[in-house]
Amino acid sequence: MAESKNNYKDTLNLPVTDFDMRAALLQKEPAIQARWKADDLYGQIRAARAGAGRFILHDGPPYANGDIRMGHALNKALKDFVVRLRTMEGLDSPYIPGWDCHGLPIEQKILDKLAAKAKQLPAGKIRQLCAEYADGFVKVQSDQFQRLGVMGEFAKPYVTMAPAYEAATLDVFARLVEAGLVYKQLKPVHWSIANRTALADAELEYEDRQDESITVMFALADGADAIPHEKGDTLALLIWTTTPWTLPANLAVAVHPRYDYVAVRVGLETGPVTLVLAQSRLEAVMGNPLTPWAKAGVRVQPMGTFKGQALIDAGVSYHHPLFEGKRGRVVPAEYVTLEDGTGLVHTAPGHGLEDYMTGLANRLEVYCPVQADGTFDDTAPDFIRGVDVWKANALIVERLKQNGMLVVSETITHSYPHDWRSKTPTIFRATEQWFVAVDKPFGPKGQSLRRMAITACGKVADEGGVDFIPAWGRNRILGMLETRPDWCLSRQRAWGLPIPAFYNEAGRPLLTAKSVRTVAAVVAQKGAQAWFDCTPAELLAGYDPADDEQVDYPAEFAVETLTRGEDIFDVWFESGSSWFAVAMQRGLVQNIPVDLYLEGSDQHRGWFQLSLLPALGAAGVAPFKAVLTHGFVVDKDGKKMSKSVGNTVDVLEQLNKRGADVLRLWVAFQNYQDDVRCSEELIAQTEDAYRKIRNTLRFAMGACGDFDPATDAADPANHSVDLWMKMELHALVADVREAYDRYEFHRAARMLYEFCTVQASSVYFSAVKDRLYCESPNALRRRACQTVIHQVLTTLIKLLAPIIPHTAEEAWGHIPHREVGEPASVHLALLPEADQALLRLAGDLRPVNVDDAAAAPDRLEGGPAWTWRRLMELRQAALIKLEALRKDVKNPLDAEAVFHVASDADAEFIETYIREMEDLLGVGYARVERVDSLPEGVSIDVSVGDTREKYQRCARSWKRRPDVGTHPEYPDLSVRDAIVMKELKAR
RNA sequence: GGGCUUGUAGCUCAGUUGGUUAGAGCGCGCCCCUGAUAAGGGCGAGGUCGUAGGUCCGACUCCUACCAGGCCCA
Repeated sequence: MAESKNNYKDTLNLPVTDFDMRAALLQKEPAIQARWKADDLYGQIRAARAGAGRFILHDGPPYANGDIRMGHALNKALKDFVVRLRTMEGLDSPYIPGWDCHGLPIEQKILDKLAAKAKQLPAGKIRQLCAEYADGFVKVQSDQFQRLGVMGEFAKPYVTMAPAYEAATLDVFARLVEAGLVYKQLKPVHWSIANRTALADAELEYEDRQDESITVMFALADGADAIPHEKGDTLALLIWTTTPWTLPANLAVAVHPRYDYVAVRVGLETGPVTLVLAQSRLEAVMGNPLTPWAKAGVRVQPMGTFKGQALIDAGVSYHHPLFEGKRGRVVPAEYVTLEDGTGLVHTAPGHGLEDYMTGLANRLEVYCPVQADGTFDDTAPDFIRGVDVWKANALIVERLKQNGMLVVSETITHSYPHDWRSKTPTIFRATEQWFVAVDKPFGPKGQSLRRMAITACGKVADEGGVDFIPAWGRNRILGMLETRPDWCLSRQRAWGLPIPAFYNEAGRPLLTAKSVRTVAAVVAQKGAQAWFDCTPAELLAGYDPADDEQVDYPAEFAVETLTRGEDIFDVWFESGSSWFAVAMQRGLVQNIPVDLYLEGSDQHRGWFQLSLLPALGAAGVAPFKAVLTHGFVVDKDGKKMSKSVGNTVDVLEQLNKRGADVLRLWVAFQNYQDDVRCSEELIAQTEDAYRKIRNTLRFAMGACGDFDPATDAADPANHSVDLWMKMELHALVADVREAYDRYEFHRAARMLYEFCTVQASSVYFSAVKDRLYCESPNALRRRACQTVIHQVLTTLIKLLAPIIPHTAEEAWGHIPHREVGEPASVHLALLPEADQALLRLAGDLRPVNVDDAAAAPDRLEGGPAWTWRRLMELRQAALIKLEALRKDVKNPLDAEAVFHVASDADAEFIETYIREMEDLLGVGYARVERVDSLPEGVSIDVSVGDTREKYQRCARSWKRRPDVGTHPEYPDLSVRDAIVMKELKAR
C-alpha cells in the first residue's frame, strides 16, 4: 500500500528550497557578518538614507574593562533593535558605539599588575599602560558586540581617552566655568597619611584595629530650658567617639529629631550633673561599670524625656571641650542610630562624609585642622599642634580627663579602613575639591542647574522636556535631582583627564573659561598626556591673564610662576559630555537633544543625570528627547547574578553555543522594563522558538519555489482562506509596527512568533497544502495562495530583521523571486506597511442580519471578521469531534465533516465556505446536510464520520471523496486530480 | 533605613475605565501524520492572580500592612 500511495508523488508540486532547515548559526553568522563588512552594508545604508529624517540613538559608553556580560548583551541588543528598526522605517539612524576608558578600575588593574614596581615608574608610564589596557578591551568588546550582530560605526567608535574627545570634554567644562558654576571647596575624603594621597573606596581594606572608645561630656552653653533639670546643676550632652583626634574639629552634635531623649541626674565629685542622651541608650551607657558614678556607687536619677527636636527648637549649644570660648550647636540628622554610642553624635564636617553632609545642611564650616602628613596645624589647640593624629589621641583623652569631661575611656577592637597599599590606617580628611554648583542661579534665565533639570524632567518631550520609558523613570530621576548635592568633579588619581587648574605661588587657583580653552587646544593636539609633559607656559601658550576678564589680579598669575594642579575629572564628567563630544562634534545632530538614550535603570543616577547637568549648564537644554531604561539581568529565581554565588550565565559561551540570533531573540522576548531572568535553560527554550520561526520561513520559501510575483501573482478569491490570511497578516503588520514604535519588542516578537505558530503554520499552511501540492502548477487557486504566502514570507522577514538580522538576511537571499525593486539586503529595505483596506476588512464585524437574510437571501453577507470568527469556531468544534473519532479513524483524510443546517441562510453561508472548511480541517471531504431542526441556540452543527467504507481514496491527494473513481481515465483519482493529471500529461 | 520598582499556570507574556466559568504560545502528557521529516498537525492537563486584611453588590484590577526580589542611595 505504501507503494501505491506514492505512485503520483512525482506529479505533485512539493516544496522546493535551499534555505536550510538547520540554522547552523555558528557558521553562518560570522560569514554573514563578514559579507556585511566587505560590502560595507552600514555605509550603504547611510548612503541610502542620506537626506532622510534623522533618528539618533546616542550610545552610552560601557567601561573598557573585561569581556562583555549578559547585561551588555541585553543593552546592545536593544539598542540594535532600535537602530535597525528606525533605519527600516526609512530614517537615517547612524550609530556610533563608544567606550569609557579612564578611571580607577583600570588604574588599579595596572597597579596590581605592576605591584612593587609601580612606585619606580613615572606617572606617564602608568598612564600609558592604562591606555594600552583600555585600548585592548575596546577592541575585545568591539568584536564581541559585532559578533552579537550590532550594527554601527565600529570602524570609528568613540573613546573618552581620545584627544578630540578629551578636548571636547574640556570645552564643556569651560562653558560651565564660564557660567560660574565651578568652584573649589573642602570635602572630606579617605586619606592615606603614609602616601599623602586621597583614596577611593575600592582602595580601602578593612582590618581590625584597637582604638580608644571614649564617652565625653559637652557642657551646655544655651538652651537649658529644653532639658528637665534642677536649678544650679551643671548640664551636659553626652557623646561617644572612637576617634578622639577628630574632637578638635567638632562643630556640632547631631540628634535624631524623632527619637526620645532623656535627662538624667548624677552626683559627681565636682557636683551634681544632668546629662542628656538617647532614652534607649540609657541603660547601656549609664550602666557601664567604668563610669565615675558606677565606681562611686552614685544613683542615677531620671529627670524626664523629650524628643530630639526639642533640643533643636531650643537652639541648644555647648562649650567645645578642647577650645576655650568656642561653642558648638545641636543639629538634626536622620542617620543617628541607637545601636551604639549615646544617640548624640559628635559631628566634625572635616572628618566624615555624613558629618560633612550634615554640615552642608546646617551651614557649618568644613573645618579640618589635620594636614596632609597627618599632623595638626596651627589652628588646633596648643597641646597637639604638630602632633600626628595617632599620638594626639592619647593627649586628647588625657586633656579631657583633666577637664573632668571624660566619662568613660576603654579600648575597643573594631573594623577600620586601611590603605591597601601601605597597610596603614586611613583617616577622613577634608581636602580642596572642585565642584559644580547645582543650586547657583546662572545664565540668562537665572535658574539653577537643579531647577532646570527638574523642569526638563517634569515635562514631556513635546513641551521641551524629556519622555521616559517606562514612565516611572521620570519620578525616579526627579527624586534624585531634588536631593542631589553639588557635584564633586575632582579625583586624586593618575588615570584620567586632568582638571586644567593652575596654582600660583600663594596656592590660589587659575581656572577660567579662557585658560581651560587654551589648555583644551593643546589637549586636542597632543592628548591629555600633554598636561604632564608640557610646562604650564607651554600649556598656556598664547594665554595672558591680563586679557582674561575672569582673572581679578592678573599680576599674581604670571604664567611662568604657575604650577599644575594634580586633580583629574570624575569619569562621569567625561561620559556626561558625550552629547557634545560625540553627538554634536561627530555631526549626528546640529544641536541637542538627540532622540534617545537607552541604558540600564542604574543610569538614572549615572549617565542620564550626569549628562543632563553638563548639557543644561553648557548648552541650556537637555541632551535627550527620550530616556529608555531596562532592568537588570538576574538569575532564574530573580536574584542578582554574582560570580561567588555561581548563578551567572556567560554571554560569550551562549553566543558561541547558540548563536547571536538566538540570544537576540531571547532578549526580544523579555519585557525589559522589569528585571530580566536569565539562565542556561531559559535561553535554551528560545532555541525552540527560533526553530519554529525558521521552519515557518522555510515552508513559505518552499511553497514559493516556482513562484515569481512579477509573472505569477493572482488575487485570492473573496471567500478563500487566503483572504483571511491576508487580513491576519496586515493586522500583524499594524500591531508589530505599533509595538516597535513604542519599543515594546517583547510584544512585537511574541506576536511574530505566535503568528508563525498559529495563523501561519497551524491554520493556513496546513489548510493550503492540498492546493499547493495537488493543483496544477498554474492553477489560479494555487497561484493566489502562493501570492499570499510570498507576501507572508517577505513581510515576516522584514518584520523580523531588526531582531534576528542574520537569519533575516539569509532568508532574504533565499527568496526565489523577490518583488521588483526590493534591495539586495533586507536591511536596506523598508518595513511593510499595513494595507488600510485590509485592516478595515479585518475589523468588519458586521453580522448577518437573520431577518434580512430570510427576506433577501441573495444579499446574505456578514463582515469578514464576523464570518471568519464563525468559521474558526466551527473549525474548532469539528477538530474536537475529529479527535474523538481518532479512536477509529487515525487519519482525517479518511473522515468527512458534515455541516448540518436548518435554514437557507445558514446553508448558503456554509456552502460558500465548504471547500475552505475541508482544507481547514484537513479532512478528505466536507459537505452540507439539511435537517429539519437543530438544538436550541445552534445554527450550524458539525459532525464527523468515518468514510473508509463509504468513499474510495484518491491515490494522488489521499483524500476519500465521493467522486473518486468517476473519471474514466483515472479511476484511482478524484475528479480534480484526474483533470490535473490530464493537464500535466498534455504538456 | 529611604526613593523608585516588580511579584498572574513549569517558562515567557496578555488581561481595556473594578463586572459572567482569568487568556495565549511554549514546555509537559496523550495521539496522529510520514508529500515541511533532526519537520508538521490534533486534543488534554496545568493558576486560591506573592500573603493577610479592608473598601465595594462585585477586586487580578482600588486601599493598607506584610513577605520575597531588583536598581539607586544612606
